[in-house]
Amino acid sequence: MARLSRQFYAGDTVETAQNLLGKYLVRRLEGETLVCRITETEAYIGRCDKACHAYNYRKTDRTATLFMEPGHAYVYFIYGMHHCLNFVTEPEGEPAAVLIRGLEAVAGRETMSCLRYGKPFSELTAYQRKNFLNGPGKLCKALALTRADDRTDLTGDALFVCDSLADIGLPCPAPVRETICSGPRIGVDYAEEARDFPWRFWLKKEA
DNA sequence: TTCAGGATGTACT
DNA sequence: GTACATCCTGAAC
Repeated sequence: MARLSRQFYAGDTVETAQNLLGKYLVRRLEGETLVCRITETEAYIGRCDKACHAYNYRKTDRTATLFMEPGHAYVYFIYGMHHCLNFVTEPEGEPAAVLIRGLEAVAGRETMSCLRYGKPFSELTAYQRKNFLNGPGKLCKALALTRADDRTDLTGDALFVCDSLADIGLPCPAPVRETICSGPRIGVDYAEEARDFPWRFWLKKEA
């Protein structure tokens, strides 16, 4: 199965956050394959970013994941009830990552709906369908990602990213014209000057 | 449609 | 004890 190599994650975090948009996240769960398109990301860089858990190279049991080789998953627990998925970037020893904030379901939608709401997609309200995977806590619930998945190697089989649906044997949809938008990150108002860094990126369909 | 408020547990001071 | 890279509900408009 073709997938993004460790090299893809090794470069600049802000560039990697943009490069991940439009790629496909693949999650293998008990024999089933869940596939989603990545639509929204944020960059976090410990070297210079007060919003990053590992700002100024602060290393604890939790943040040690960020210092690993690029191409690992950093999954942490927040607000007492949610998990967030990140991909570790930059060379080993540089704590940095891309947070995955938004996805579109491509395959396995029914399973994701049951994981998130405990019922099939057809029984969801319009509001629930519209807000299915548009937040970091939501997509972790739908993909059954928890701290047990922290440090997962993205070059393995359980969780990885690929360029094209053809890489995993699925038909490719017709291309859609989209542009990359950027703006300040969400929920980092405490981070002083770093709160205004335009390190949030998302895809917007052209009219 | 937007908005305020509460739920909840872990990491770190 | 405090803060937190969030989400849901219910009420007002």
